[in-house]
Amino acid sequence: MDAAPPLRTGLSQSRNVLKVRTLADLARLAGVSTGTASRALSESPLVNARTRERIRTLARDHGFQPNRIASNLRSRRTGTIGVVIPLRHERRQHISDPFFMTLLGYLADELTESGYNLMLSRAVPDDAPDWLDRIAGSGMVDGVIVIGQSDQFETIERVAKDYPPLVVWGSSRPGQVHCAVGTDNGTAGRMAAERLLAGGSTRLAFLGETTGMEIADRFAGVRDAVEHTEASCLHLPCPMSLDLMAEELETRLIEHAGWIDGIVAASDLIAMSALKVLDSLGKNVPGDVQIIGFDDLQFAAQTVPPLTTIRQDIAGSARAIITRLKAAIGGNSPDSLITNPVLIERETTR
Amino acid sequence: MDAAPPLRTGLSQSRNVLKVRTLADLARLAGVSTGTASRALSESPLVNARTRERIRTLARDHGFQPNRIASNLRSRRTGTIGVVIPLRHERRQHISDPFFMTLLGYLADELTESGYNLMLSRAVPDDAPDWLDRIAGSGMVDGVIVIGQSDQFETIERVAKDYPPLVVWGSSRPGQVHCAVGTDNGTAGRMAAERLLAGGSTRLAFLGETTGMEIADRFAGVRDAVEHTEASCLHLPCPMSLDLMAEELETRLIEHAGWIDGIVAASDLIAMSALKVLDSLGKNVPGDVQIIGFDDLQFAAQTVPPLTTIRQDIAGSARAIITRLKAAIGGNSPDSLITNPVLIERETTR
DNA sequence: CAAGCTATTGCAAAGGATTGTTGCAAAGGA
DNA sequence: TCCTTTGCAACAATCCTTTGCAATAGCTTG
Repeated sequence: MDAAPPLRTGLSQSRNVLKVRTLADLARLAGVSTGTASRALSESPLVNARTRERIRTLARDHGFQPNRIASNLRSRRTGTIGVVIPLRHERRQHISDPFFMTLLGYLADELTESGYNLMLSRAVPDDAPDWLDRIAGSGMVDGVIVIGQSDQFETIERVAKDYPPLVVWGSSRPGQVHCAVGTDNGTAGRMAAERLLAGGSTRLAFLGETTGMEIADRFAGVRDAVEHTEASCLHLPCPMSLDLMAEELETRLIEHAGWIDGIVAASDLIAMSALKVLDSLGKNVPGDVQIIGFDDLQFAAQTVPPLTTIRQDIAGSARAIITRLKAAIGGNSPDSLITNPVLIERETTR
Repeated sequence: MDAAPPLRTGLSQSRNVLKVRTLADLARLAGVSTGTASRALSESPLVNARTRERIRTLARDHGFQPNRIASNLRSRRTGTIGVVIPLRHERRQHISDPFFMTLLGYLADELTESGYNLMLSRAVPDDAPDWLDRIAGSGMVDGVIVIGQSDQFETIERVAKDYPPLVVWGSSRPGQVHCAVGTDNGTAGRMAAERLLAGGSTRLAFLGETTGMEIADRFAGVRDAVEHTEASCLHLPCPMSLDLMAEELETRLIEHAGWIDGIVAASDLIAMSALKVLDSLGKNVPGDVQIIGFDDLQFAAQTVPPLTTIRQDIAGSARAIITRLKAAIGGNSPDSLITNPVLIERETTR
């Protein structure tokens, strides 16, 4: 009689620890239904505390985790936020820009704290005009953050019209549909220029490419400040990405170095490069030329001499973005935010 | 008889463009089954070319995209790679370290080109010992990349044992299970120290925290090089993250500045800060003190003076990581890769 | 003209979890 | 004692695609 154990037992107990792959396995093991197991794992008060603990212990012991994909499908929530950086193709840019990376870091921190995952996408709008639709409509994310409008304002507006959970790092235009968080770049540019003028510079140069809205606004601010003075301002376009920037900047700067006595750089990185070129030309900073950078990234305080710059509150902006995104996911329509830039005085101005 | 059209027609055509949300909607519209619609959208040769085009046009016109979550569930592939950065809690570190960010940028580029999404996670092992199990076992990713072993070698080994699609940026130990791609940090440290010795320095300092394996290896290399010479080497621990590093570094460096005549920094960022502190102390670089950095990040060429540093081939490593990960996903067991560091001579050595 | 192919398409079963509804007991109240 | 609450679980219906297999139709060939 005890020679042959029942077949079922033989199978299911053939290994002491049999692999628990699905909720159904776990439920069977615990002698409950999958529904109960599911609720137990999600701390639902609908299941008895003792049952719940028993199931959770079982899950832990077997290293079971419910399949998140199936969970996402059923609950129609993914707990994931998409972060997209639109890049320009012709420049073969990649996403290593330190400002973006810093912002991304803070976003990742904030999202993690809120229990969200972060799906990073690098979009090249020139190659795929539907770059944003693709990520918004995929069902893979609960919301989308776009870092930098670049020249994609129209696309973003179009998508935002019927995809609410979308927040953008960048400029706001009156009447725009999408929610944006960004610095008042016009004012920022003006502040920088005015500081240079105050320090006695009259022959300014703006270093940076004005294709994206943000930088264009900064440049406009600079022109504004110079407008009714006897000073003048030169525009030296140069890419944001360091590997391309370095030599282009060097060439252009050397060409105009005799004339320039004040520089507004579109980013701290550009300012840092300018600092180095001027040093190699034997120019004294801030004696011969003043420089103001942009962003106040961490390394701005570590250059020689330490960089005067216009600070954007990156950490605060990241928080603001997440707050707004959560509101939007919750069905609200958050307002855009325009933060005030702050001039950080260090030693490249006099 | 023709007075009342069939109810069905009345409903389904009540709006000319009715929203196509699911494959079933699309199929109904096209008059085919969902299976066929699915195959049409995925370019299956099993469906007639004309039918396929008709369905695809319909999908395009209605802005339809198949739900990726459902697709993932059914096909058991997500097309997503998880990238995890283990952080140390006590330091309240965040992921803005420029080396990580640069590597992340390249990984994002490579993954995008391969049609993968990138899910970024910031893990704090001190808070959650199952940080890696959680992401590997969630079913949300087809593979995992860990950036930096930190002090989590054991955990990584444990998970790698039954989760093959895992590649790590970091050191390799003989006999380890997991596939790692990284620089030969020992040799790198030795190279740096030898260069300083060759330049006439004898009182070296190593700047950086040696908690993580990678940095510890570099330091070991430095000690190695110094071992049989009359030179000696001091260890000044300082955090990697710039906001914490700056003042700690300043304090320690000022304290020992009289003695030190050569510095190996654990990162370019540390080297840059050291450069600034030494400048403020009136020390000449490389005259009084030589400095060698680590990584050769882009900004290393833009410091004043430009930084001599040990290059790690970040772009190449990113490619190597992805290649290996794809191999692992394909069922192979890729070998680890140890790349050779290269000394980049600039102007902080003599 | 029947039989056999081939090219398409439809059918229906996964894939694994969530959740509204229903059912059953035990407990409490009249 | 009977009826109403409560508390706990089970049931079964989704969520939306993918995909193996069956079925059909149209052609070719003997």
